[in-house]
Amino acid sequence: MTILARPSPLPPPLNAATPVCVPAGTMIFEPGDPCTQFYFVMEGTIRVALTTRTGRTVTLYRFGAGETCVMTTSCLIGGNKYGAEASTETPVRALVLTKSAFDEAFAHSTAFRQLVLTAFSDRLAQMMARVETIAFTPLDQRLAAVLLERAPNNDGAIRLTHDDLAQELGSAREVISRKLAQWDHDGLIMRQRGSVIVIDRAGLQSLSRRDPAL
Amino acid sequence: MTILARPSPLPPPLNAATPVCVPAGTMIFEPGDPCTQFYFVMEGTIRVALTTRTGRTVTLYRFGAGETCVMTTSCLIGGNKYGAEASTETPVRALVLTKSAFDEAFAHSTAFRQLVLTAFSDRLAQMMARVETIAFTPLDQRLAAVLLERAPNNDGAIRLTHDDLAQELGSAREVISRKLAQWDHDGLIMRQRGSVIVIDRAGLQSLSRRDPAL
DNA sequence: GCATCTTCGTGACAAAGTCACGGTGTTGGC
DNA sequence: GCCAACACCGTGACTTTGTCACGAAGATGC
Repeated sequence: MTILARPSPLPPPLNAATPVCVPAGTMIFEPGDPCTQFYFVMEGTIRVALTTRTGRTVTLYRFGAGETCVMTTSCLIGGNKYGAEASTETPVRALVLTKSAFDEAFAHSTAFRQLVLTAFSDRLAQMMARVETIAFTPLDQRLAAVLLERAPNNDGAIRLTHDDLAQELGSAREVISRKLAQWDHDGLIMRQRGSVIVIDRAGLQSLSRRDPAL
Repeated sequence: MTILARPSPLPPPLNAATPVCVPAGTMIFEPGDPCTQFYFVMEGTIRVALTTRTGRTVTLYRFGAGETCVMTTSCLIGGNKYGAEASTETPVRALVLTKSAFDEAFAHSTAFRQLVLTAFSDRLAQMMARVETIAFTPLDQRLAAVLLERAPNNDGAIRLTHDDLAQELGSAREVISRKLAQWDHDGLIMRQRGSVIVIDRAGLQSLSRRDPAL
């Protein structure tokens, strides 16, 4: 999934926003944090995830260039605290608005409101789709889909540990390890310490698309 | 979960909305339907759910008196079609706004905007919580929670089939049947054709609350 | 009173998650 | 270079959950 900056001009309030740069792997917010700022990403990606007390984690969504964080929008509008955690996956360049600047812009700029609300709307739909996927889609398909999504077209190397993949899908490391071992044996992928190499793209695609009882 | 009508006065546009009454079990919208109306429920509850091609179903959320349907709001704002299905669980009395009346009200009434957006915000948070629950919470706990939620305090009778419960939780009928058989044997509940009777509320509560490895 | 439908029980199996343990590469002192 | 600490992965044994197939009982309508 490559996200490109939208070429459309930014609505007025964002032109006046302060640009910031954040290195990769930085925690942006955690559950319980108060919400004081609004972000508009220019470059890079941020991952929003949930973690249970038992330490299990699942990715809720990620957002990148030209996108905003709905969890932030939601908290700003509702006045509540963060209920998930977010961290940068790559170096991120973003525009930042204070809460008051956000309120001001949201109340008066139609373009800004449109920007924020469509993001809100899109993400809610995506969230519902995620519920369906997690509830009903077999792990093979979800794992195959993630591998394809993350694999660059050329050499197919993905720098993610089995644990990373498990956290992406809300599964367990052992389960991922076993699937990958099987796929390695079947010639679909190759395993290396800290990374997976996609060999048979078409094979994974047929796995990921397989409609459960069409 | 008893939902009471909020006593606060309705924002202007809703005073002018047309009231409608819908019998129980009516389909409100289905996936693919265009979104042409906005609902504000005065009485009764509506359930929004997802169904796969294989026929498995899971409840996304329900809304009742004083609430609005976020999926509708999302579609109205984003201009896309419905991605889930909704039907009345009880007779419903609601106020209806056309799309244009909604747009008009949303653009000009701060109170209406606030009403819609806080609902939006609340539901998004709830949706994320749902992802976590489905991904990580064991079925016993979720089932126990549903039984408690649905059981009136006095006689504890719940008029739901095992299949209904499975669809509520996104599980399978057989699984629910087995859990209930076990709990019946343990004296927590009693089974009857088409209904479940809660016997030991405290027992179910301790099941539903049990923190996985606190 | 009989066909039909809904609801539920059950056994056998597959998929996924849990727990416990050990093995092997990597890294950073010393 | 050597060793301890750590991250990453493999694996067996087990539990939970989902799937498939079938049949038995209650309900309903004619």
